Parts: sequence; structure tokens; C-alpha cells
Amino acid sequence: MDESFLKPYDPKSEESKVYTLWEKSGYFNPDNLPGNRPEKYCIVMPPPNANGRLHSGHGADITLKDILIRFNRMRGKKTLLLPGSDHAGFETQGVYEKKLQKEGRSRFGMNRDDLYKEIYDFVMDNKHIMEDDVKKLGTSCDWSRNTFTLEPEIVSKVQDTFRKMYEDGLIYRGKRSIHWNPKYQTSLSDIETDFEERKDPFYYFKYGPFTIGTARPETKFGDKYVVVHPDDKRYKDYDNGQKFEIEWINGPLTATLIKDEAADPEMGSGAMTITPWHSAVDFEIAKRHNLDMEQIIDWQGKLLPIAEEFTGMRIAEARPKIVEKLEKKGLLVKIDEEYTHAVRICERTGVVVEPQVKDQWFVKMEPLTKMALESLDRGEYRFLTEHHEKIFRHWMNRPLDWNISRQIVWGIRIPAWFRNKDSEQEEIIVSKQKPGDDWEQDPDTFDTWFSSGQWPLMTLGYPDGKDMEYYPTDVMETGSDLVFKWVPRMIMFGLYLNKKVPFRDVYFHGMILDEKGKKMSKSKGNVLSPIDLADEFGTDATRMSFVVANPPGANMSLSKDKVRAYKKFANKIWNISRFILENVGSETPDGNTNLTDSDKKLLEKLDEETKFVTEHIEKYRMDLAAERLYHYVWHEVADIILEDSKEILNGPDGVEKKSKQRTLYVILATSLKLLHPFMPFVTESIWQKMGNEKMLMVEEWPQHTN
RNA sequence: GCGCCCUUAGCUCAGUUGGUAGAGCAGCCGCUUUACACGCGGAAGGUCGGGAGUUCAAAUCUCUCAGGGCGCACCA
Repeated sequence: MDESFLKPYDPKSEESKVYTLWEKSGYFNPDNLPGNRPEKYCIVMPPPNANGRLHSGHGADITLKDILIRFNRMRGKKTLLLPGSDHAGFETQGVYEKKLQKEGRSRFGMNRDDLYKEIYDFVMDNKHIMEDDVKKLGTSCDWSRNTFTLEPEIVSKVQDTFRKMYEDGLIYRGKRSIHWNPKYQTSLSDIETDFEERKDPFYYFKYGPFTIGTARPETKFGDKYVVVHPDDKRYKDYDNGQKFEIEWINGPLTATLIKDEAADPEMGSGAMTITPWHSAVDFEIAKRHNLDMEQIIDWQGKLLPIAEEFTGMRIAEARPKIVEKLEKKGLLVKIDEEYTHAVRICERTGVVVEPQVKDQWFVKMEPLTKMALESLDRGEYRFLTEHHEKIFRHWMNRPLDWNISRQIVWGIRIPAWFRNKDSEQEEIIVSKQKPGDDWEQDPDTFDTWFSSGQWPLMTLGYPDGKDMEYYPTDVMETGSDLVFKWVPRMIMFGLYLNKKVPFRDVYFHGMILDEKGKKMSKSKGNVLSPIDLADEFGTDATRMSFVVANPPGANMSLSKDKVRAYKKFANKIWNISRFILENVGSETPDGNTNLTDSDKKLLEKLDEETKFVTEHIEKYRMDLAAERLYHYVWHEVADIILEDSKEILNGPDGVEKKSKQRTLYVILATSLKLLHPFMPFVTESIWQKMGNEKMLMVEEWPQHTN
């Protein structure tokens, strides 16, 4: 008997030994797996962002994937769990800029290459810490294939994709209304923004013969178009294009009436003025009618000279002063103080974004979303949760073109070159090489999702790497917040570049919430780190708590009590093993042992458990499989089977005792196998102490007979 | 405003072709029983959010109301 069995299970001392053993075996790499494995099984890990440590979301993510991988590895498949990390462009640069701010520095004015180098070093340091975290969770991923989105090979391939899409007419450069983050000085795509409910005064002003409403008087300096609905009876005597002389903020101007269906007759007076430069809706109206556009607010969020005496003021400062001026001029009709509306903010930084008109690179989404939806209709991939399929379809049915250029240095440089930029003779060449001396490269980088959308392809060596044999992968398991961001992009890039979706099943796990069902956040102080939990209760316990009661698609509450319960379970398994090994003796009874009827029944029950666990993992119901195992091992094997066996084991040698020994041994070995994907450390540790030659990790998954 | 999801024991949740409810945690009462006090045994706890309907039968299907959450749109 191994001496460590005499003490309670100690995760700390066992886990590191076991992980080293696994790593040394080389079995994380599918090329080294024993036996003939014709069937492949591959999961690409969502690249954790290389700018911080693992949080509970990652914990759930990694645990679920590793369970599937370990299960399939034991079932004799050639399994690859592919690790990697993402540079997470804007997010990482934001994190770094905050760091700079703390040091009293700023990225503005910094040399591009110096800034890039600094962030690169910062990310490399974090990346290694994060990779250690991933190992700590027992992840059986193939580190020899570890990749990073800014590796030259990947950068080059992502740039190739851009060129191909440009040549295919799927990418264009255009001056369009974009979301501008004035603090961080970059444009953002729709999905990188959120809405925040705000209560702001809503002002009604006299605009010639009309009354118009706005919450943003500071944008109104240049408003010279008033828009009404073509069917609005109140304005039936006015003609489209009719001109008026009116008095406005900074004096008289000539206004033009426009009839457009965008105006809602139900809203206030039914008349609105438009500011095409600072509103996406207004921009569209202006484009339809070929109207002038003028910038009112600069890139820093300050008013431009058109605002005359308000020039240079920030919005918050200027707004009340402008209202005051209009009131003095007798143009203020009324103020609605109860007005609530949603303000668009930058999802990462919380900064209110300003619509601006800017030349940017866009991906034409419609052909791509169409391709993805048709593939879904053909059943080439499926969502495990119907709910998410609905959300996905809804989103894919309104394909807004995707702004992929970011004005930050931390990312993959857009391979485009300009000559005579911003002039009438502007020329563009898309190429990885500089076309000539008088060409300058676009300073912008790609939106992170442009590269991570190609992640399954790039990591598997698209177009002709040998790992492409794993494409398409088996399942994409990720957080439901990525239902728009990441999943559709991977599907679209996969279909576009390689004609096949990158994965068959899409599994969304929910958010990990605290014990009261609230979102974990640093400011609330309710964050549970998977690494801290693993330190305190053991990795197996932590993994179990990420699985049980965590069905596909639903959020999950996590508490220390829950993890503590599974720490006790790990110890229980430990003690069951000790008891059985002590009583079975050194020579294990073999398969030819005659079994008593009651022992045969116990093995039939074991068979049922095997069946349940196997089928539920196949159905991605790891939550139910884990719960069932917990119940079986503790309340059936320990509480009933072991208790009932004591009398026989303590009795005289004979057929009955031999049968019991054989049965208990089979129950133990099978239970350890079934538990292994969920609790890899304690089970492997026991397996080793049992004197088995093969590692549990590559043992054969138990067969069930019915 | 449009759409989606959820509501089962104190807490977190199972209950997937309709057959009068289950688990874990917490709590309660006993027990140093020779694998384990990170333990063992036991008891208690729910008119399955409210209402109506379909059915021999509803937690499960339909409608409706209430509460909670999410997505989309909205700086007219």
C-alpha cells in the first residue's frame, strides 16, 4: 500500500506530479498517442486574451473542452486540443494605455514601433502566466502546437485573406458613418459598442416654421435640412427641396425641406433636422438625397470653428451654454426633463462613442452571412441551444457592413498602400510589399475579430498544413457572449476560404455568476478565480464545480461551498480506493473468477452507470453525467456496496470472497475511468498507485453492454 | 418599442416523446461503527410564479397575467 493513501487526499502534492507525468508521456500531442486511431477529434481553444489571468469563464470553458477531449482520447480517437492566445487588439491596447496612464505617460506622441514593442513585451510576460494557469487546470492540450495571433506566419496569412477579399470585392474602402471612441482615438465596429440607458434633457427648438427636438443641441450648428415624412398631412403643403430662410444658433441660414420615410410622424412635431456627420441614421438620409455633410465635433470630441464662440469646448461644457443662447434668442420651446434614451458607449472602455464620418475598410457582410445561413439550413453545423440559434439567425439577417480598421498599433497591420492620400488622385494598392518609394502604408490595424475569425484555419495550418486533417473540428465550445463576435466570423471565414464550416457543433456555456446569481466583477469584489479555487480545494474539485449544474446555454452560479463539496468528493474517491485496494490483496482476481448472483447484479448496475455517463457526454450533457457519477460513487459504491461487502471480506476465504474482490476491483477501475475526464488528477494518481502500466489518460473507455 | 429566455425544497439546479416531484449545498436530530469526522445514520422540507384551457391524467402542451433576465432598435 502506497503511504500517501494513509493521509487524506492532498491535491497540491499529487497534481504537479501527475501533470508532469502526462507532459512527459507526450500524449497531449495526438501524433504520440498509442494504438491505431483512424478517427480524429479536435477542439480549438478560444484564444484567451494575452493580457491577464484566467477568470471563471475561462475555467468553465477549459474544463468542458478538456472533458470532451479526455473522453474521446480514451475512446480511441486521435485527439487534439489546440492551445493558443489572441493579441486582443483594442482590449489589450486599452489595458496597456491604462498602465501608461498610471505611470503618467500616454501613447500619443509615442513612436509607433516603441509602443508596439512595449505592448509586445507586456503581453509575452502575461501570456506565460496565463499558460501556467491553463496547465494548472489540468488541460490536456498540445503545447507543441501552441500559437499566437501575431506570429509572422499568421500575420502573413491574415493579410493574404484581406487581399483575396479585396480582389473578390468583399472588402472596400469607403467614407461612412462609424463609431468613434474620442478618448482612445479609434473607430469601432457595431459589436464593440453597447447601449447605456440615460436620462437627459430633451430640447424642443423653433427651426423656422418647424419645431424640432433633440438631446444633442451641440451638433446642430450646421443643420440646414429639415426632414418630414412624405405622408405627414401637417406638411402636405410643403414640397421636397423647398427652401426657407430661418434664424438659427449663430445667425440666419437657408434651410431645405426633405421628405423621407425615416421621419416618424408620431415623434413630436414629426419634423427633424439632421446632422449627417454625427448620426448614422442621418448619414443614410443624406446619402439618399445627396445632401451636404459637415463635421461639427472634432476627433477629440471638441467643437470645431463652425460653432464660433463655442469652438474648442467639450460637449458637456458646450451643451448648456448653447441651450442658453437659443433661449435668449427666443428659439427654445420647451425642455422635457424626463426623457430617457440609450447612449452608445464603447463596450471596453465605457466611453461615449461619437458617430463620425471617416474613410475606413469595410467587409461587405451580406454575401458572407448568406453563405453562413444557407450552410446552417443545410445542417452543416448546429447550435446545441435552440435559443442561441434564434439569436444568431436574427443577427445574421441584418448584415451591417463590418468596419475592420482600427487606429491603434497593437494588431495586424492592414496591407494597403496609398499614393496621394486624401487627394483627388488618391491611389490604393493592396499588397504585403511596398509598391514603390512614393507609397505610404495604411497606419491602421485590423479589428481583432478579423484575425480571430480565421483562428481555426490559421492554427491548423491553412491552406496546406498537415494539421488541416483536423478541419473541420468537432465542436466549438465558448461563452454565449461570443454568439455574434466570434462564432459567425469563424463560420463565414471558414466557408469563404475553405468551403467548409470550421466545426459541427456550437456549444455555448453561460456566464459564471456568483452565489447570488450576480455577475462577477472586480468592483463588487465577488470574483472567484479558478486558480485560487484550485489552490484552496484542488483542481479536480474546481473542475467538478464548473461542470455540475452547468447545462449548455444557461448561466451558472459558483460558490466556495460548491467547490468545497467536490473537494470532499475527491477525498471520498481516495478513501474508497484505499479500502478496495487493501481488501483485494496483491494478486488481483482475474476475469475468470466465478461471480455470485448478487455481485453480477452490482456489475449490471455499473453497466447502467457506464451507459448513462457515456451517452450523456456524447449529448454534451456533462453536467448530468458528472452529477450521476457523484451520486453513484458516493451513495451507492461507498455507502452501500462497500458497507455490505465488509462482512464477506472479513470472513473466510472462498468463492464468495473471491467474487466480491473481483467485483470491487472492477467497480473501482471502471469508476476511475468514468471519472477521469472530470477529475483527471485524483483518478490518475490512484491509477498509478494501483501499479497499472498504462496511464489512465490513455486507458480504454469502459464499454457498456446494452 | 420589437423579439427571446427564465420562474420547481431556504440556496443552486435536474426532471427532453404528458403518467400526481429529485439531487447537491445549507439547516435539524443522533453517532469517535475497524476506508474516510473532507465521515456515518435519520428526519424534516415543495398546492412545480398566479389564473384559465386541452386531456382519463399537466412541472411537462395552449392561452393569459405577474416578476426576473437577455438580445435588437433608439442621441428624434
